[in-house]
Amino acid sequence: MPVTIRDVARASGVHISTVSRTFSAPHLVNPETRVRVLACAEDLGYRPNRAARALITGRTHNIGLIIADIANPFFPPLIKAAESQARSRDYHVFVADTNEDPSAEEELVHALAKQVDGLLLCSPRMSNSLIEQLSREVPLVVVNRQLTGLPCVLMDVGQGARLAVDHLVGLGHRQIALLGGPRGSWTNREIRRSAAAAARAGGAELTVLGPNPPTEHGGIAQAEHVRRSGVTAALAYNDLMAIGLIEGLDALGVDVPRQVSVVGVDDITLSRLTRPKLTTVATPTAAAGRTAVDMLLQQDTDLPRAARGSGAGAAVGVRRTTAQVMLQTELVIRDSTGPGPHAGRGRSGAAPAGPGPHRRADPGDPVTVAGSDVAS
Amino acid sequence: MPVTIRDVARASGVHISTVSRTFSAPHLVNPETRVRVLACAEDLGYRPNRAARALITGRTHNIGLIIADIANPFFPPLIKAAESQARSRDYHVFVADTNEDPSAEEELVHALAKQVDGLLLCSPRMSNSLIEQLSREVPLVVVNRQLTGLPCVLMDVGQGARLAVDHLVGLGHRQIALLGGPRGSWTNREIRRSAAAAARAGGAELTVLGPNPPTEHGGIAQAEHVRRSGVTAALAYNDLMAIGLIEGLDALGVDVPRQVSVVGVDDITLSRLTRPKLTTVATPTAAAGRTAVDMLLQQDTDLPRAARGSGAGAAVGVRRTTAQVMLQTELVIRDSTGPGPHAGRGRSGAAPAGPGPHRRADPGDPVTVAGSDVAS
DNA sequence: ATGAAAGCGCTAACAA
DNA sequence: TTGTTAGCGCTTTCAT
Repeated sequence: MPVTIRDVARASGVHISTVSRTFSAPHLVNPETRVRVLACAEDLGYRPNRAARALITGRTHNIGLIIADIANPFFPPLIKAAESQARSRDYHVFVADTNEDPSAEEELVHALAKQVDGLLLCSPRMSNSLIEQLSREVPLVVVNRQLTGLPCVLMDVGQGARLAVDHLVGLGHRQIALLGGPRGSWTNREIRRSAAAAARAGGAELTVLGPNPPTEHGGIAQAEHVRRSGVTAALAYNDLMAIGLIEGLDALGVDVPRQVSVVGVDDITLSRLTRPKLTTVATPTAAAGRTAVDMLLQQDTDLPRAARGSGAGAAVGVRRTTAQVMLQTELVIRDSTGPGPHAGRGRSGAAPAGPGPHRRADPGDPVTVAGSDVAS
Repeated sequence: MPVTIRDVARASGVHISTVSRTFSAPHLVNPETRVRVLACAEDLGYRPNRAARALITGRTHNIGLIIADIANPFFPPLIKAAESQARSRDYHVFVADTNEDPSAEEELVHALAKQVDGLLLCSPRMSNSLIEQLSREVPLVVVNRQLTGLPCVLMDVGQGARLAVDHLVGLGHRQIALLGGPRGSWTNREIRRSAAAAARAGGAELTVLGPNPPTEHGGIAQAEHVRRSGVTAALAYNDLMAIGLIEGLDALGVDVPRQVSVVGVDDITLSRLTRPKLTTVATPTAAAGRTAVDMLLQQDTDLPRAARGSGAGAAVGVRRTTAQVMLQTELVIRDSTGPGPHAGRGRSGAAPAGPGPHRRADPGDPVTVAGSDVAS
């Protein structure tokens, strides 16, 4: 039988409430009593039952991570960081994989809601309105999506796309393709907008191809189009797609970077290992995981004790944290980009090969941003 | 305020126990009452509080996954499969990352023990005796480690290593290196034993290099040794190491597979994407995750209701499931292996290039094995 | 500083 | 078939 608070009380000759206090409010108990109780607890191997505790405090000390696809290499570092951060604050984390399915996502959120103090929605696929509705049931932090009035952790892929396009223009490319990601992705929209602006500013033409599935196959499938379109460079929605594109071009006999330069987004581990090594926009996924957990727990701490049980946020007059954090990205220049037809002219934006002087943005240096709405 | 069983009772004009029964023993309640209760529950958005339920039933309907390193690409497919399988049985899963640290592992197991009905230990790093002790506190299933009397899910990497060595011998290699994995890894020991036997049988000499960290760097670091040792082929503990080795050899001007053939183990997604594509022993990680969850929940179901609370297994006379499941592996031949100096002689064990007739072992076809002890 | 008592939301005998 | 009652392990007033 598992040892309960009562066993400890009996062993140390005090009332169970004293034992309880020893753990949840140590300063309220006589130091001598405390050590005695602690000793007995240690002895018996007592661990408070969190379910029982949750029942009365309304705090489970659990959080939930809703992930679009664990097998997508973008997510594991985020999960790892989030889990580690949560644990350091004595929280445990449920991980749930939605398989990129919006309705599975909704179901999961509901199933978990009662068991957690808050949820991290990572690259959610459901509609904004559903998310807003959910946020009334359970504290939420959204990663990679911007919603008015909700705490979000965003990666500045817009900035990244700008750096990427500048890099390509500097190398002498004037015809650039953009391989778009999934419809309705906030990240995708940001990339497109910034890439377009940067291309315009640099006197280059941007051809948007897509939307595409955010996978290797999405990239392979576009290789033929890329070749025919006559572009000399391409920016892909993510690394997986970029790697697929390189593969596809290779199969068509098109050399990367000699004939076409390719840039990805994410800097997944994989990107250092392919041949050629991928030039890419590094997104601070670990920092995002940590930050998101911090924001969630902050929210949790802020809530008045009265508003207990899940769905606490619904209580009248409760101040919500709605900070939106924008994490910086950086361009990592490797071997998949090279000189284009207009090389040597204009200002030398072309970085030298190798791990050149790429923009170094400290991932631990978030920029808080006033939240403004963006549809979907 | 969250809606409780009492709200539903009030709304449908029955006692709370009837509502309770409607959910946990529907057959005991009048169909008409049932639909009414269900309707009210639906209306109010009622969801049973699992913590409260757990408190009395002793079943949390949660399981825990203890993972050595989520960022290691070997694990995500396993996690994904396990989570999906668990959910289909209405279980939620805690994921905890130990960072390959045995003591973190122990701490985590204890922290989680009270909150789960069972734990999956994936490639555990702690000692056998500790695991055995733990298994008395909480139902356990161990993946990638064999212990007497404990349910284990094993991948037959021994068979895989044999296939790999046979393949190399068939290609005409007679001097083969084995890049060992971490000390104390069951997988490592199996690979070494089988590879040695297969080499002996094939008239080849096997040189063991290591132990090495199971990472890309582990492989890079051995490149120089491999070159100097004069072998013409190498089998690595895992794909990451194999990829690192290829990288390292490349840096030394040694061509793979022309001068040295390389084989990995695991068949992580990455391995299809490197150049050259990696020949490797595919381990059925998803099947392992599914199977392990099944075994755990089976155990859970078997336990008599009397033995409630966690640590149920400790009750006297409780029959434990101790089946050990061995999952088949297969050799996937890609581009990192080619003819060796003795090619053309002997029987043509050399498979043709391409996705040839490699051994097809159905991952859904486990072989149950009588458990026999293996230290560490 | 400690004890007594109530009760979190739910299930499980037992009665009716 | 339904209601009554007790209580899972814990925290938290309220007394003392």
